[in-house]
Amino acid sequence: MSLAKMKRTTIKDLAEMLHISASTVSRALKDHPDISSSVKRRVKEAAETFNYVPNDFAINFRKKSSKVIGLIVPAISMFFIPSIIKGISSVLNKEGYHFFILSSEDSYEAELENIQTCINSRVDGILISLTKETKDFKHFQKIDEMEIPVVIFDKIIPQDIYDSVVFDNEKNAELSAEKLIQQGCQKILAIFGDESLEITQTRKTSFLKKINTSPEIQYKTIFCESPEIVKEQLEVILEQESFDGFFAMSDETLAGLHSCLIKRNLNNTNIKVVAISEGKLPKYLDESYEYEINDGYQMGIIAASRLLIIIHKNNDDQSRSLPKTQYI
Amino acid sequence: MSLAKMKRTTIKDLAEMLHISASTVSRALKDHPDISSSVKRRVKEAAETFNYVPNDFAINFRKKSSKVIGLIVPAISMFFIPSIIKGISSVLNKEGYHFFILSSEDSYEAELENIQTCINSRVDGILISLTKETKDFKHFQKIDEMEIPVVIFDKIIPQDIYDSVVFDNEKNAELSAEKLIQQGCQKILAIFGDESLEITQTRKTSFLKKINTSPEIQYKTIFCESPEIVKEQLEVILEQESFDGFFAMSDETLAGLHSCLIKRNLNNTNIKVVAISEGKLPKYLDESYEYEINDGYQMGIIAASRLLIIIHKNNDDQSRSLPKTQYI
DNA sequence: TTGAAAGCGATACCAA
DNA sequence: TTGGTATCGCTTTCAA
Repeated sequence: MSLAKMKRTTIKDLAEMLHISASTVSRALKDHPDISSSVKRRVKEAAETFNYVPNDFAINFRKKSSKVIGLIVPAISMFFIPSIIKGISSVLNKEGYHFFILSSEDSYEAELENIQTCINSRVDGILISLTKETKDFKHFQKIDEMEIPVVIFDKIIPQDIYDSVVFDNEKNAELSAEKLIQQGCQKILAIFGDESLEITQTRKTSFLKKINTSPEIQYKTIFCESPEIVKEQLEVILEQESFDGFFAMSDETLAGLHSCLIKRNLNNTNIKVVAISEGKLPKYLDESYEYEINDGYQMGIIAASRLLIIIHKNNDDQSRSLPKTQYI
Repeated sequence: MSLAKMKRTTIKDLAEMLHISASTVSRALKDHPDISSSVKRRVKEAAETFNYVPNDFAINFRKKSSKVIGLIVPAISMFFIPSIIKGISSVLNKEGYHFFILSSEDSYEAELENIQTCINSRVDGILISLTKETKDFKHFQKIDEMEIPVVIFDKIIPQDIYDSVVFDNEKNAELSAEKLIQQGCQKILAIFGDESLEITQTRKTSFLKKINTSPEIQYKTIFCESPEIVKEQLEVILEQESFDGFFAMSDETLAGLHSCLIKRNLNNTNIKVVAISEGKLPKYLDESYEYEINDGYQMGIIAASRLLIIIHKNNDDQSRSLPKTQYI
């Protein structure tokens, strides 16, 4: 028997010791108005003395609620994820919820498994950001059948069945383009993330639309799945061409861009770097970089709050007021 | 009633439908050798058809084990934490364990609360990295009383009661110093983290001991709790003095140092930067930075594995082979 | 090879 | 104001 399984004081133990019933102990412990104050006092003393700790398992089991949320992310990276975790924590912990983190390692298969894991663990809800391989919601079938509340955030595929929270990618990409234009950049390199992601396409479309309003500006676009690939590609490109403006659609692409600029000693020249960022990284890389903020902490807060609303909402509810897809 | 609480198929349901007993269903489901293959087939078919999902809660409740680990960290940052999480995940998920993350927000009070939360949640074990405020183990009393397996990692205070996993800070600091000496640096600025942390003191002592073997080298040391404070302090210092070598004891301090060097256009000069790092960040900042690796992923793996060993070990075990404090 | 029954810890209903 | 009892879903003896 493992150490953790050692016997702990239970309500029944307390009841026997005090020669009263378990029901009375249970009620005394939670200050039920029916119970006399003298009994309450005795019970609480005993609980204290014998290190009574309520067994959340038994409680949740009885109440058929786990107070646990499953957080499924496409990958665990230093970009974005820590902020998301902080945001989600701040909401859930306050409400007595916990959450598991499951990483899909950029694989649809793993995402499916993670969903199954959540179901097996009887989570009360799921917060999920989709992998780049995820193109449909077939694997959400089980979630539907089990009627598990779910909120999709950040990496989504457009639909209006599930509640979603996303950044206003169009706006941020447009504002970024605007900044480069205002700076008078003539030749821009725009670096995007994985081409198969919805957020990439949205940012690309919006960015280019804005750039194209200034026909005199030349630009080039590349798609890179990681900072390392950004570096690889830039090594080649910057050998042949030069640019006076750079756009990075994320912290990841910005990281790759930065190390490349450093290597070629291009920082502190008159080039302009604009990015969409979670907010922390640019300050560490180079304070002269400008960026539009995609606040991961905020998104965590909003996604988690929204999930809790769904969880606590009755079936016969007063129709939802929020749009299925929420932009922040 | 929340959606998540909808009725799910249970073993009893299956038993009634098939006109057999619950025990038989339970055994059939887990391929118990006693059960005839025909019954197994029928049971499994029915389980499939009616979307039977074993209730992990009931199972854990019965077995008195939660299969949940509590991970308590001093703070959730983009440095180190993501790697730790990945390492821990890779070990625990494989073994059917989950974990929740609790952040102590650099506060002893919060750390105490987090420990209590773990106890209430009946975790099977605790992985903890201590806050800078933590100077003793008074708040571990409950852990002791409940006999909950615990492994302390990275941020520790020296003791030999609890199992601990730490980096070989002495070695890494010494190697870093060696690198700067070998490069012929004459004037070094050494940047350390929070002065009250054991890892800071160990790294400082070891670094300086090595540096002092070359009496001709001048050096200055500073202590900074965050990248932002590094930047603040460096702004002042670099205004008055210049250095040809820098040591950063962590990714956090390195981040602050880097942005300062960039701002003052000191990169790509003949200064030398050496750090102790989790391994990812220096590549994004500046590939010319050298570093000793403190591999967070590896530490996560080792700490989690060690915890599982404790959890599964019998009370009457064959005395431990590992030292209480393990260096990696 | 299968079934009946007890029990994990807490709660809530019904009686008293 | 208190006690007795059934119950949540599953596992595990003990019997048959």
